[in-house]
Amino acid sequence: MQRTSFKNMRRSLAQALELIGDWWTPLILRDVFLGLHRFDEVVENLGISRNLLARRLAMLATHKIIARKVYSRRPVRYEYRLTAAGEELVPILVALTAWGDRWSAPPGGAAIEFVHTACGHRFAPSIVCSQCGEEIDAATTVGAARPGAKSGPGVTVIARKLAQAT
Amino acid sequence: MQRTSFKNMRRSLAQALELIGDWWTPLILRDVFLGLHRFDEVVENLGISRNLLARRLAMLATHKIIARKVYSRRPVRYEYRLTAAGEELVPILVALTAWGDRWSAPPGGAAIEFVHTACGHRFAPSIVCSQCGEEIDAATTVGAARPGAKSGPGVTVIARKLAQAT
DNA sequence: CATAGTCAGTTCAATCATTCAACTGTCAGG
DNA sequence: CCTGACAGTTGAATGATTGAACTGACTATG
Repeated sequence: MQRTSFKNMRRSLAQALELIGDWWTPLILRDVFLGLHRFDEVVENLGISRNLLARRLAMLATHKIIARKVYSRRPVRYEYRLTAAGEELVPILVALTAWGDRWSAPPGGAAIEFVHTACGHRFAPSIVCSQCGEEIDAATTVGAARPGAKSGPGVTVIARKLAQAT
Repeated sequence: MQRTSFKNMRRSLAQALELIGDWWTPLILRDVFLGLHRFDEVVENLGISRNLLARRLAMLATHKIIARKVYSRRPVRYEYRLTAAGEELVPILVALTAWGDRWSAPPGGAAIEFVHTACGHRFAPSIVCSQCGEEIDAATTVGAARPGAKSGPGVTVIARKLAQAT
């Protein structure tokens, strides 16, 4: 990767995007979550080229977002499952899917619905504040530079902006 | 774009990823949300190349995720703001940021925190079921092919899988 | 035993996207 | 007149992605 590395920028969004910030990775994770655990199943379902899938799976495995397990010796065959980190990504993918539905639904609507088995209902995901439980949105949310954070290349511009606003 | 088009696959996640499924777009949206409304501010903050930013902004504008507004004639100058669709993406970006923090926090922790001004607290985003209000996770969530949906190229494999499970 | 098929990849050429740096054009202020 | 801000555009070099063919270890069928 020749892309600008964000390793020293101490920005969590960029960190997340280094792992799942491309076209295929979220789709792969969704497929694994939905029950497609084998290489060829994912290839067939997504139409991704095999070399790219191999690379993505290797990358996701080294970052422990998915786990690679032997399900057969003779011949050696692997299957893929979500780890804890991968599973915590699922609600986000669900939310993204809902957003895609809402703002660019294809004719006929979504192909997949999500069911919350805990309560038995089909549901829409909503993202709430852990403190008060209310939905968060752009109007009631403010980003702020963390007090302790050293200002890297990127933090400066935002910090300056926020200083002006004060 | 020579990428496999998902236009006919009636999948909402793929739809969403066509719009924000790349490296820079989420970062651009975050910057616009955080108060960086001008071209050069974003360039400086992200280190993105100018031609790419121009293309991304044009694309986001045509899909009405951001709006391009004239803030000065003579010379003509534009600024960028989130539309309703863009603002509904913000909670998802916040959730992604939190995930990045949790699973691959850079040394020193996050550079940015989010504050919910409605209740005044710093918060962690949590994604809950719209029906019962409980947090959703991979264990209690099931994806299902929508009854009415025509099976496109991709739906088949998952549908087959789910049929086996029944 | 031979043949076909499954599975999880690897290899490679062609094509596409991204980076980096330099450039354009309009205007304001000194 | 000169400098600088601003919002881009242009183009060569580099990198990533696609698509198709191939490998290698096995299993199931006739």
